[in-house]
Formats: sequence, structure tokens, C-alpha cells
Amino acid sequence: MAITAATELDRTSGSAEHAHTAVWIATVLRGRIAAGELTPGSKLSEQSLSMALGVSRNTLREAFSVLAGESVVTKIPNRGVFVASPGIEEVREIYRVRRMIEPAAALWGEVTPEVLENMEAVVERAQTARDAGSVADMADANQALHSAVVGLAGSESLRTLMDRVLAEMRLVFHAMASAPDFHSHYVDRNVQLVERLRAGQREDAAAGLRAYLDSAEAELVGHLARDATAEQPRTS
Amino acid sequence: MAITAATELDRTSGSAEHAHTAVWIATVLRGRIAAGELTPGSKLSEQSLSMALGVSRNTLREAFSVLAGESVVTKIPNRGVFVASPGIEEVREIYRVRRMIEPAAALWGEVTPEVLENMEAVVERAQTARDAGSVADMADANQALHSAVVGLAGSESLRTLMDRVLAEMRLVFHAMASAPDFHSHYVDRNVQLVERLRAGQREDAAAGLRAYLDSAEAELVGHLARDATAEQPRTS
DNA sequence: TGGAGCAAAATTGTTGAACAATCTGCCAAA
DNA sequence: TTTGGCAGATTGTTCAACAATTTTGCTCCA
Repeated sequence: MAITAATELDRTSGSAEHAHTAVWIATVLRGRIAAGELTPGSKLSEQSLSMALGVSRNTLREAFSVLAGESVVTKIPNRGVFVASPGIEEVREIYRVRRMIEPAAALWGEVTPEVLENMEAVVERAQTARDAGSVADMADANQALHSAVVGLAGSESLRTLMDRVLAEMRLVFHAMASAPDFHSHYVDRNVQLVERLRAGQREDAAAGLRAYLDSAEAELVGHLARDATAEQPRTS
Repeated sequence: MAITAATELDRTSGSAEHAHTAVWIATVLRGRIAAGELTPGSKLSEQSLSMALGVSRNTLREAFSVLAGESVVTKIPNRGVFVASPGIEEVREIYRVRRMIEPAAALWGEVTPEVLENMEAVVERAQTARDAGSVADMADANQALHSAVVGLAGSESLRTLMDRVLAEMRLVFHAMASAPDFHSHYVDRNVQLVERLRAGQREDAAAGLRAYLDSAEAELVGHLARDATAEQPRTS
């Protein structure tokens, strides 16, 4: 799995410009991690990566700094940096955050007709994905919906926080041994959520969201706990 | 104002250890900015600062990366990094965030007796500070209270976000021409907030918080707008 | 066989110097 | 007054080196 000693990057032909190497490299790595090419827990060696990406060790280090700031990557002093590999505690934290900001946005955000239409398009996308059995599309649509919910708050910072949280969620899914159709149960809930928002039933929407998040967390944590115990037995 | 060409830092005698120079330097700079030694908008020259702090330019650069990630500092490509200097739009964003996460924490957080007692101690501190006319202590207590409110959510990430936001608020105050006793009006509101939390009136607490944040934002924005127009008149 | 201890090798942390790219300020020319 | 352009300064990035720390591999001993 290690470091996919990649074909040297072409920094001129890419769609985005050279864009100040360090942040560019951070973007590349973020992308590879999100795409699952770099799996959670794997080590990012400075030497190998700087070679593979064709940048100096110093520049790569700067990129690591920004990724560590986003907690996409974990830095252990004198040991190196590793792709973040969120466990049960991290999942709990994720849901602590979501359980605050999503219902808050639903309750107090500004619900405009355009946003509502976008949301309806997204849930529809989720429904057709479910019918087609496409787990990936379903997950995407699900995340898009909840991102849009937070968007109701109109706050750039909260959006950023939510995006980070959702990125961490994707890592959780990547790290999970078996990938159950985690999302299919929740499509209907999302439909209901959007309906409530359209009807102006803010408090119901918020309460429903909290219930949804509670059960999603429980399911995920349960699954992870099972995975953990299944993986544990080694030397002893 | 510029860069306070400091007496070379002693990295061994400090309370915190050497702690991997880059983050150590970030800590030092963060502290100096918070203390107002480095004023908003002032430029942080790589050469001067690396000299003054006794670290290499590369290491300083890494420190800049982490501070930029916290938006304590603003990085302009090929121009340099500057101490963040939040304006009206940033203040609006700050309050967008606070108006979501503070009432959410008040509504749905876990209110324990210990936290309540802490809060009561803090509001008392604010009251005595007001009576003593100590603006700084009042501001501290005020921020401590609202930090504690977000703490009700039990989420590390939200706490971090709130701390960043409050740090930005301090920058706003630093940058303000005249410092009105902004906080004194709000001490009583805070008392009421804690009373409501103790009484279990969550919704009232949340509603009161939102109202409080609305008027605080209005006052701040008004003040900043006046400052801006007062400073504007230049060439045209 | 199975460690315990220890030296060698590899990796990270940090530095200093160098050079390209970009910006700033200044001075001359139109 | 405006435009053009030329130094000089500053940032962006690389390279090579060395100290500090971790990891690896090996020998030796019970």
C-alpha cells in the first residue's frame, strides 16, 4: 500500500495552476487520501514522497503542516506523518459536532427557495442512487445534503468545519472492513427533513436531525466496535 | 510598530520545552499577537523575524503555515504574511458562527453542576471587574463565559473553533480606534443566561443568547463602520 | 528458542546558502 | 503628469549537510 511511487507530477498541464507548490502539493495529497489511494494509517515518508512528487523535502513539510492543520494527517514527532485513521472516539467527536451545527442551521439558518430546490435535487439523486444500488453515489448525495444543511447557516467557517468532518467520515468508511449499505436506511429520513424545511417546520426538522444523527452514530460505532474486536486477536 | 526585534529567545529556560521548534515558534508568535505586541495588519518579515527569533527561515515558514491555518495570520503570495486584521465582514462571520454554536450548546449541551458553578464564578468575576472598572478583566470573564457555554457541547472541535473566534475578536478590539466599555452592557445578560441554564430553561437561554449576540454584533459593526469612515478620507 | 542489549542504518528536525520569481520604489523619458 | 523600466529587496523553492531520534538487525547469553 505504501506510497504509490507516482509518476512525476506535471505542474504545468494540470487544470489548476502552479499555485505555490506547497499548497498545490497539499491539494494533491488531500485528493489522493480522499480517493483512497493513500489509506488511513499509512506512513507518508518525507524522502519517498518528496522524490515521488518532485518537490523538496522542505516544501513537502510545509504541505504536511497545512494537512495536519486540517487533521487530514497526523504528525507524530520524530516518527513521521501518517494518514489520519479515525477510530471510535473520533466518530463520537464527529457526531458531537454534527449534532450541534446541523440542527442549529436547520433551526436558525436562512432557508431560501433556491437552497430548498437544491436540496430536493440532492435527495432525488440519493433516491435514484439507492434504486440503482450505487453506494458511492448515495454516500455522495447524503453528504451533499448535510453539507447543504450546514450551508443554511451562511457561515464560511461552519461550512469548512463541516467539510472537514465529512472528509473524516469518508476516512472512516475507507477504514471499515466491510462497507454495509449504511446510507440506504437514511434516505427517507433525508426526504422527510427537506419536506419539513419546506413546510417551515424548523423545530421538527431539528429534532428529526438530532434523532437521525443519534442513530447513525450508534450504528457506526457499533460497526466499528465489532471491527475492532474482530481485528484485535494477534499475538496473545 | 514593526517587528520588535526581540532579544534572542531562550528555548531551554522557558516553562514549555523545546517542543519542536516550528510549533514552539508558532506558539511564541501567537502569544505576541494575542498580547498586542504584534498589531493587526503589521507585516511579519521572514528575514527580520528569523533573525530575531534565532531560527532558520524555513522553520519560521513552517510556523507561519500553522498560524495561517488558524487564520491568526494572513498569507499573501509573494507579498508576505501579515497579522490578521479582521474588519466588518470578519466580524459578521464571527457572529454568524457564534449565533449558531452558542445557542446550540445552550439548548442541547450537557449542563452539569460543576460547569454551572464555574459559570457562576465567572459572571461574578465579571461583575466585580465591572465595579472595579477593569475593562480587560471584564473582557476576559466575558470570553471565558461564552467559551464555557460552547464547552457544554462537549466537543473538542467546537471548543477549538470558538477559541479561534474569540482570538479573532481580541484582534478586533486591538484594532479598534477607541475602546468603548463594550462589555459592561452585557454583564447582566450573562447573569441572566446562567440563571436560565441553572433553572433548566434551555430555550429561553438560547433565545436570550441569540438576542444578545444580535445586539453585540450590531454595536460592534456600528462602531467599526464609524471607525472606517473616520479613517477613510485620503487622496480622493 | 527466545529475548536483552547494543551498534549500524534510516528517518526526522533544523540549518544555511543559493538562486529564480515577484514585487517595490525610484528615476528618467515622453 | 504619466509611462517605462531598471535596480534592490523579499518571497518561493531547492539542495546539501548535520544533529537528534527511531528503527533495524545482529550478536550474545540464559
